[in-house]
Amino acid sequence: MDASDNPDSAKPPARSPRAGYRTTGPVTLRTIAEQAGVHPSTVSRALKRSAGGDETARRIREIAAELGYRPDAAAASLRTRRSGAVGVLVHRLTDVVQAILFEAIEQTVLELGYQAIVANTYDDPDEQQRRVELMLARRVDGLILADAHTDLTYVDWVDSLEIPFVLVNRHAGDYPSVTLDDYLGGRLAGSHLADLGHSRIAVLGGLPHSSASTERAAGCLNALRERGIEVDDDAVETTGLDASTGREGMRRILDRRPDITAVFAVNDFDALGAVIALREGGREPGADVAVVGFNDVPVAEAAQLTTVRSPHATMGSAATRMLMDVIDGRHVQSMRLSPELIVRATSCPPPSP
Amino acid sequence: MDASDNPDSAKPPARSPRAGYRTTGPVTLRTIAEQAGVHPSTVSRALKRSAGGDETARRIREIAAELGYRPDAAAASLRTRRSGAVGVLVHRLTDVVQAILFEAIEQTVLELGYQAIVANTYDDPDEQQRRVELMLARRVDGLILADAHTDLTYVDWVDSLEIPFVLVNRHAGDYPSVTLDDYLGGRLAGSHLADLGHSRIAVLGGLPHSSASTERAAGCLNALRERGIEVDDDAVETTGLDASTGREGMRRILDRRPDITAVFAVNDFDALGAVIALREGGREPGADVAVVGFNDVPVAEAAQLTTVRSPHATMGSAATRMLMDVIDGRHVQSMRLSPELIVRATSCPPPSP
DNA sequence: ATGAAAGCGCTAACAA
DNA sequence: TTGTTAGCGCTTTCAT
Repeated sequence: MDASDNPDSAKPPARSPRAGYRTTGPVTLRTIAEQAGVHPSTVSRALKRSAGGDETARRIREIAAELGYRPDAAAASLRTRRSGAVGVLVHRLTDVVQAILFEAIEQTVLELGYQAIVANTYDDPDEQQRRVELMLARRVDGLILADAHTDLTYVDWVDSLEIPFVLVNRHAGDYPSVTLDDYLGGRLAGSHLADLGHSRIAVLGGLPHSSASTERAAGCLNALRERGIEVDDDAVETTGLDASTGREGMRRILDRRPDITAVFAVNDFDALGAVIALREGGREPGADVAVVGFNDVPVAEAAQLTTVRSPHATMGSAATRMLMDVIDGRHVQSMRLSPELIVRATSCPPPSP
Repeated sequence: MDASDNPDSAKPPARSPRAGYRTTGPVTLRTIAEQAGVHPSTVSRALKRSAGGDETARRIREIAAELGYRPDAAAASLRTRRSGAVGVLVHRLTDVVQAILFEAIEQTVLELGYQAIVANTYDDPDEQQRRVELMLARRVDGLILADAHTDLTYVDWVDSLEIPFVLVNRHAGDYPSVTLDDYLGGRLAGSHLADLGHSRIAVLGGLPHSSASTERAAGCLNALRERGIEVDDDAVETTGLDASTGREGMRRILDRRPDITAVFAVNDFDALGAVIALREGGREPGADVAVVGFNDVPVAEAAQLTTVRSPHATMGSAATRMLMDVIDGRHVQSMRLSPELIVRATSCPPPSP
């Protein structure tokens, strides 16, 4: 583990001759062609189909491997007009939901022989534009936007660029998208709380520009209304995506409405923040107050949080395949996946008076 | 929000003539040169220095903007042998620490006129190699590895590639790195628990191949030993990076050692998992049992978790600058940043017998 | 099946 | 300052 057995480790990177065939400089098709005594174009063809072929092809591939040949993506891209890369724009990767989405997208994209390039836009329109421009400069073959706003300025602009793209996680307009049925998810949460017998319910509503947030809240509110339960405006707060905003929002609601017996947060981190604020206020979630979150992020199970599960990995890979269809000019149709209610220990009936 | 006011939104991407100068096909330097009546190389030069210049340069930039010119990064890269991209390899982005690091790296890299490309390797050697190879195919100008293993196979191999690289978050061998002084951080945690009066302490030790995990645990153990406090092997568990592994590890320790009065976890999510396991075991963290985590991730404050703060954003941007130094052939020296103990509500003395 | 030749868009000599 | 020329490494006609 000490570096003393590795005396070269501190040396700065420097060009130096290597063993084997290699003499100097980078290995290109021409290098291989010279070694093999054939034309570069023959090497190109032999390397294209990675298996099979005749005697010559096999020899060429052997030499290429021996020399440590690495195809130059830039050169290929320049020639073919395809970069083999797709751009992914997310709100921000410190939001674990976006990170899960990206991991799924990356994996699917790799399976299909592409590479994924991700950019954080922080939901800021200037940053969205800047990052899309950079993606275009890299000549990505398509774009997956996880950061669409319900306001169409952004997505309409991307559409005008005439680059293939799909939306994921949030929908906007009727551009092709893969999303959860967030409205239904909100309904599941609202119905669950109503079934438990609650009637004084608080809502932590998330980001106003995100279809995911607004539809979850709307679904919950409508499901409650159908049961004759009204959620007053002073029991609703908009929040961000982390526990601190959820905690603060919950505190404000508790100040105004100490009588509430249940909370629905449109994402799990806000729900965890609410759990903390409730404990600070002397109430035990799952005993005195019911809490329902949304997403079923990894920490939710450990926290025993009732939540609405969203199949983020499935969404990511479905969006990737949909993008490939758009790239290939096939017809695509937006998908809405189904949410699932996961009941855990933070569910409880209202305390008996 | 409905698409009826946006009848074009559903149409598949298709080449179509646009307004203004543009006639057909993509806009290249030649297109602009023809419009301006100059040679393409003149356009290239005029566009390079984005401000100032004479009359001609100004006119050229105007035309470029009007035509919506987007430089082709692949073509420039092919010519200059520099891609303007740096590769970032992380354990996985769903680990919020890695996501924070990447956000900082991305931002710094953008300020310096580069673009960042990130890859999840899941700490798997095969994946590490595969993703580095893909980075090389993209001809990245340098690599930032956040997923180094203490076993040197991986980093030695990267070194043999003769591409500039630095390590961040974990160090290995004596390759240039920006890390926290994890050992000292562990000592802070251990000393804190000893100061509170604890002597029966459990440790959740993280990933064995990560210098960050092992040194944090070692620092804690050594600080305790110096005070005459031994941590028995049956009070130690290795864990992953999320709350569920922390919860399980804590449960196993509680089964064997119900007498422990304090826990140190080498990362906050394991600590949160421990908090949950303790509550399930009928003990209140911060009252019956002290819990100390590590990293000070965003949720830690909301959870009132005592922890050791690591300046991840600073680490990310320092590593980026260090990489630039390596790329430019300047001498660099590894950095170790200082941890800071953040005392919150999960700190408490042992219960009086 | 292989070779020859051209060219993707850009930049960096060099020349004027 | 501007134009000329050449070429980065690759793919893809076309001809053999």
